[in-house]
Amino acid sequence: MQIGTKKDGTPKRPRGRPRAYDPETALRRAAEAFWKTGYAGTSLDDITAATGMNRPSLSAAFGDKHQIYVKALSAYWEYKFGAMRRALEAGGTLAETLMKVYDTTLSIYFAGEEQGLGCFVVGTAITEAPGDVEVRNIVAKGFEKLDTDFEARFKLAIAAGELKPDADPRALALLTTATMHTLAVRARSGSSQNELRKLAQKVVNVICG
Amino acid sequence: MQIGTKKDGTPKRPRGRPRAYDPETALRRAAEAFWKTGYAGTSLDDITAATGMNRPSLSAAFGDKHQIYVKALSAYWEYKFGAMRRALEAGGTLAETLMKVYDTTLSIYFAGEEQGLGCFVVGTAITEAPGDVEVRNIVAKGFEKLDTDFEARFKLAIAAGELKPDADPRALALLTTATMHTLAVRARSGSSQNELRKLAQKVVNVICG
DNA sequence: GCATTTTTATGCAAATTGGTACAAAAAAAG
DNA sequence: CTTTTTTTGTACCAATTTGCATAAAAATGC
Repeated sequence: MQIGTKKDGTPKRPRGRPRAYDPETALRRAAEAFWKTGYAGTSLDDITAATGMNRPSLSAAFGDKHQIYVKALSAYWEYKFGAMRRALEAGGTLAETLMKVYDTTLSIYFAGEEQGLGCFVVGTAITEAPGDVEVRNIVAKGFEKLDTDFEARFKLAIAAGELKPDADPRALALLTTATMHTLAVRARSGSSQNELRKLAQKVVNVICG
Repeated sequence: MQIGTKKDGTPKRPRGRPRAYDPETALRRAAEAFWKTGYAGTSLDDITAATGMNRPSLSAAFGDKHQIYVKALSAYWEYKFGAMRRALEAGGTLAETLMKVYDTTLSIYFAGEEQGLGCFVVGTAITEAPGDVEVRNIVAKGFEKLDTDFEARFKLAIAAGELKPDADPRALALLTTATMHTLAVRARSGSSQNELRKLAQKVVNVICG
């Protein structure tokens, strides 16, 4: 049931002054700010500018800076997981599926901009991870999930005869995430989306070739 | 000729008060501080604490915060390039050489510590890259060099019959740097050195298998 | 011993940062 | 219309940050 509606569907406003912002949009804008300049490099002033919210509203909605960041990080993972799941479930040969995975990834890492920002996790959370247990655990859990999901796809490929029976699905999954990591890192250091798509194609050729 | 010595080798002090620090050591300590907490997350106070130098000495020796960072970044690349060159020139089969490359890499990414800090570039420069042209260019140049050096080794392997003649040396080089990137990212997010060594071994098996 | 040169050490000033207090505003409830 | 509830907006505070000014310290040259 949607929040803000009665059982009969009548929209029901809560009691006080209505919010001037949409929480989801605001969190996305905050994430974009972090994405550009990292956790430590983004001030609350930057976030108020990005979201249009003032400081106390931000605090009431998402907590302090660290909590805002953790929420943005978690939301990014969910978004990324969803995109990867759709790419993996779209069907097609192994090579087609892998390219779908990488194209989807690149569309996130570039997001229409000329200067890509890469992966939110690799570009911002990795820097904080050693000194921030919470962030580190969220990051590690996410990598594990991606590894496992890719491994499952490679196992399917082996069962379907798309790969040799003695292929190591875990090894190929780790190579797939490794490629995503290099795409993330290279996008942020100035490589073009086109160049990185060719890189991904080369990797797919090695894995499926 | 070494600075601070006369032609005849007699150590000759310059005129004023002698330095209380060794520039190389100080820069290494500053780099270690950045390595832990990133560029934006490291204050000049942190750096004075890490180096034992006071603010004006730091400024006189290396310039402002950004210049200190760029010097640390460049020094890291030189160090890394040297380590990779030695690993590549140590001889042995392709598989042995690749494992030497990864073991050398991991010894840098962990540096004796339990919690690895990964690669200085991936862990700190990547966050700054989109908003810092100078850093971005240094990072990109370094990646290019590593790609090229690995590619040369794979070409040798093909010529020596260690790989099939139709293998794509560029693709394998990109996979090798991709693996280094994933090692860097995973080290920083809590994976153990042992776990990552196994990952590297799996990659070597795929590449050489 | 004394002047000169270079580095060190203390301290400070302007700006930034993260977080919060408080009153005004905007809505529903009675 | 008044009360109650919730959010907004302004302002502020304490702490931190960066960079620099100035004087003391430590060496050499004469």
